[in-house]
Amino acid sequence: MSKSTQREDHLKALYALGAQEDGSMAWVSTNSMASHLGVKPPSVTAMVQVLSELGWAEHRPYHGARLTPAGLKLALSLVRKHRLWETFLVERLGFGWEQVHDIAEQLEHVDSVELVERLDAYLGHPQSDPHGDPIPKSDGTFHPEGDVVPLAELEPRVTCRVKGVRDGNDATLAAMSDKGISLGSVLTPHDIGLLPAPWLKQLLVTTD
Amino acid sequence: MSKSTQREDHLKALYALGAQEDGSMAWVSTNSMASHLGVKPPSVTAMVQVLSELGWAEHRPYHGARLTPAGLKLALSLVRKHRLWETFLVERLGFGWEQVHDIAEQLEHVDSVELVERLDAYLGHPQSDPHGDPIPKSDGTFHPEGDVVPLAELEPRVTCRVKGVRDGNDATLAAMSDKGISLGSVLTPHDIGLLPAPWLKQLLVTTD
DNA sequence: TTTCATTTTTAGACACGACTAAAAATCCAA
DNA sequence: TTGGATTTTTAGTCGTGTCTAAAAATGAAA
Repeated sequence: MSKSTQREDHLKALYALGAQEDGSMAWVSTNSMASHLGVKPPSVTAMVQVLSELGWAEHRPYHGARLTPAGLKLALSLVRKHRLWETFLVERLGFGWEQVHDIAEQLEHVDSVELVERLDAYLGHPQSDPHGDPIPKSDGTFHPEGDVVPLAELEPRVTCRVKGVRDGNDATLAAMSDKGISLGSVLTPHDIGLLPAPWLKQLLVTTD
Repeated sequence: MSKSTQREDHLKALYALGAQEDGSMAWVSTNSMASHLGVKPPSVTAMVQVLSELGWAEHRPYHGARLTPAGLKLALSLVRKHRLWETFLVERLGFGWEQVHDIAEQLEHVDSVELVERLDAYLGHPQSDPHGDPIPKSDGTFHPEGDVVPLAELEPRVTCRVKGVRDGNDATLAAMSDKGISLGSVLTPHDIGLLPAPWLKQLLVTTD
């Protein structure tokens, strides 16, 4: 039950490094967790053993650690809180997206279910955060993927996220990459105005 | 520099128990701090010695502790954060005033000067929190006292508006809430006649 | 299969902040 | 002024979470 900040940070690392496309959890090495968290490997071993005793992770010595379903649920609630706070900081307080991570890192450890639910409602139940990452619902599931459409078909002045490129040759892809556009990139209305016209038909985006 | 939650809590206790009407700080006993914070006296002694080494408090053994000017400045910034967050929780997220203390207690430890300043601006630079307590400005001074007065000091037979509650415990706040009294409630002379006598001193009101 | 580099865990120590029990200082009443 | 009750501090321990150094397990190459 008790969820000190460090325990929570290790849960989040386990999620960040082990989450698979299909929603399952992969084994995560002690070393990768240590470098992700900025601590030494023995510290990770110790903490993973604690999480294991709490039933939030399984630990196979010398092989790695993996979230249990219970641990996954906790990790997702942390991700939810983090992304809701980031959304608040950007949309309501006017922070730039690059500024908000560290602050959200602190806010996400505030413990109040009602606070999270009220914040979610206050923000209009957003489906993704300012980086374009999806916000888990309170039950731990994600909103269904939105429709993927060519950028050209979007209403004007909305923010979207790149899901793919149609008919892209190497040169085009390199040029896009050069402008910082890649899979998952978030495009603001301002960004979109700066794009070469042909790309509008090629870039496949979603607004969720 | 490093300001762990516990150090911050002891600073706040030193302020809460030692602040004088004229803005100076009184000596605070180890025992009163301990009961205020819910820890044992030896823990307070140890922490006060740390604060003393950091230059935030002075400690006269067997006599008590007192905030230094530097410690007072830190304590006021904590009070500022606490009251701004309480205002946010009530005015924006729709919490009841009796619900917000514990959450604000956590939020006040988030460390970001820019966050506080943006929150202050977002809330319209409020001068007092939902309990009617004044919010220190970022330089540690207070807004000049407005026309908010205890209900008991009002001339008879006027209508007024509730601005806050002084010294309200959870039970009192809940009871008020139960009678339909909340921030912004308008009280007519008829309403006032029906109130329990102790509330007259607690309810902070304005007539404009 | 054996050896050696790499990864991970164990062992032991330390900082922080809480606690209990005991000693020291203070205060008040006789 | 002195003695006892009260308050406060010191001494010593414990839990959490970090670290370094050393031991153990793994895995890949000879």
